[in-house]
Amino acid sequence: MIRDQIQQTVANAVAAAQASGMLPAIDIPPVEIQRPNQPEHGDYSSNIALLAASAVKKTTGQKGNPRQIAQSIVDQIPTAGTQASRLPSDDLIGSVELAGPGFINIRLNARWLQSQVLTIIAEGERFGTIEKGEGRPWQVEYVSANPTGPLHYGGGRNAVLGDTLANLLEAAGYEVQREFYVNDSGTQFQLFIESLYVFYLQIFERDVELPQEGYQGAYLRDYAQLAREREGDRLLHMEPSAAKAALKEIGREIVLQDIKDELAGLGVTFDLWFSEQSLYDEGLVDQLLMKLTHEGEVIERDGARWFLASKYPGNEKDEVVVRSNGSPTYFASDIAYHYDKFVRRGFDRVINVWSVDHQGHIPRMGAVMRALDLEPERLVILLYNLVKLIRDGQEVKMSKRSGDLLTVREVVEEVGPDAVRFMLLTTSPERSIEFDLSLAVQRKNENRVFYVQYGHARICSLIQKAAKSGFDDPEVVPDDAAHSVTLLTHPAELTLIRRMLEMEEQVELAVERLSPHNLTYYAEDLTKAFSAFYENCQVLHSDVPPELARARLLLSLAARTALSRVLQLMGMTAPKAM
RNA sequence: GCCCCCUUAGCUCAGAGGAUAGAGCAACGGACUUCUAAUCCGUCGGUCGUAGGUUCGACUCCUACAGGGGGCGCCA
Repeated sequence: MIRDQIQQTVANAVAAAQASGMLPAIDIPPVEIQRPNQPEHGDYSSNIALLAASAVKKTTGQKGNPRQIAQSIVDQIPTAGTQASRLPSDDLIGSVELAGPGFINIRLNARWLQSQVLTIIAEGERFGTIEKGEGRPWQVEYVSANPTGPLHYGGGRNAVLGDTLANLLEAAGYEVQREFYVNDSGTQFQLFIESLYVFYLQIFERDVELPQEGYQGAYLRDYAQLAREREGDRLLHMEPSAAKAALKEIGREIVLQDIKDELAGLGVTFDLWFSEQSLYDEGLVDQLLMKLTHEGEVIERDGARWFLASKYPGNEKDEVVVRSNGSPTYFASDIAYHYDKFVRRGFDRVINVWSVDHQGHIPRMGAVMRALDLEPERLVILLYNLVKLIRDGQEVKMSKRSGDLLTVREVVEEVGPDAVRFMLLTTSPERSIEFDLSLAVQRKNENRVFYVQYGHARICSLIQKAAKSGFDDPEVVPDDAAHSVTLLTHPAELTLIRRMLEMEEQVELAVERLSPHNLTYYAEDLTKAFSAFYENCQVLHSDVPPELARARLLLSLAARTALSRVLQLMGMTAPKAM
């Protein structure tokens, strides 16, 4: 990564300054490289001289002069042209200057920037990927909504966050597995099956009552119909317990298919739908409870079995794993589930995407990790806040159509998948979202995703037009391209290249902070840089010399790559025309 | 009561120890016989909830308080 190279160069310069005696040979904090806010301050900057001055004061008692220190470091940084043996485009750093109280400002070499246009084109689909993960296996578990019906719109945020994060992790070089944990054992699922059974019987005009707290959404009628289409009246003639057992399989398939379709509408897919029930079926839950009992982590008290979470930091209470009536809690299977993830499947790290109402569960899972002898840092929780949908100034929770909770599907149908993804992604996860539906539908174009997509469509159109106006196939990079790109000297051209080259840093940032929303702002900035180029630098115009036009077409190709990649990372389409 | 998160422009939000706090929308003014105006340029707009503290330097870290949201079950 560019920033890493610069960091290394500055660090070397610090060492060289110390070796030459210009800088006292004391411990100096590690060099950090920032992106200055003001363009006048260069492409990158370092505050190392300010930090070094403090260090000097601390160790020697003498006040260090930050500007003097900065100068001694600046003197040791090689810039383009200092080494005669190299090509003008070889050197990353164009110039270095000392500024303000002691900042070291670094500007990239224009010749090098120009050469990067061809690098970006060559990288294509790989552009923006970094080596950070080194192929380590990471898992992202997200959505994992109860399989009892269509997804509530709030689940959309979970889906979008998890999916985008998984995309980013892949770009960062991790081997990513996307997983949906299916809670197909336990009370809620059981209630769902009982309810489905009732709706099924009602098709045959049997008069049966819904169980208490049973599900009664209109969708259950559809599910029951589907069950009937598949099974006919077979279940009608079975003992209720046998019928329900059969429905467990059938109902599971029906509801999961529904959820799958709904998520596919948002562009979200999973590698694995992991069954909670399977943990019981193969005896893993029992096995682990035994193991933990043996190790003194689980004890019996008041007729129930408890996990002694309070032994571990952050936990005040113990947790029931098996109720006094003998039935296990979800927490029991959660222990087994995470054991399976880390110990059996060997994920280096697991990221669970949870809504804030699960925050109380975080310390408990930390305790589980410790009890299982696993480093707690390997389980990371991405906690996100709730989504509030507003229509005409009022909060909407229910669907007008069905009377049920408003679903992801309905919101996607109303607003469109890309716009929904964008609006669920732009806000940082820990903040709640207030989203005005009426506004979104009324003024659809105000959604910034269309701005980015429009930029992409414009490039495609430009490239297509170039082919028709006598340029050789614009998709093919000509032999003399390396020379062509040196004609890209307009500030808008160089700014666009700079912006594109930020992509890797953006990927790293979003991964390190678990902040996929950063990407949406980068996408806008990138598009803005392209627009400025598009406005200021004509390509297919009689005034523009063919050689320059060719160079600008190359830049456009690179910009198309960058924009399409960023849209792809966000899980949105990159339209060729709008 | 205890714990966690949020509070930045009229609105919706970025910014996470650096230099003069940014964007979109809204409002106002300008640019279309276009390489796609779903665009671009400009103007207006801020004691970064309040009060202290740490630091050469704080929207950013610490403490207290206020307002908003969430969590504290043999629920999931």
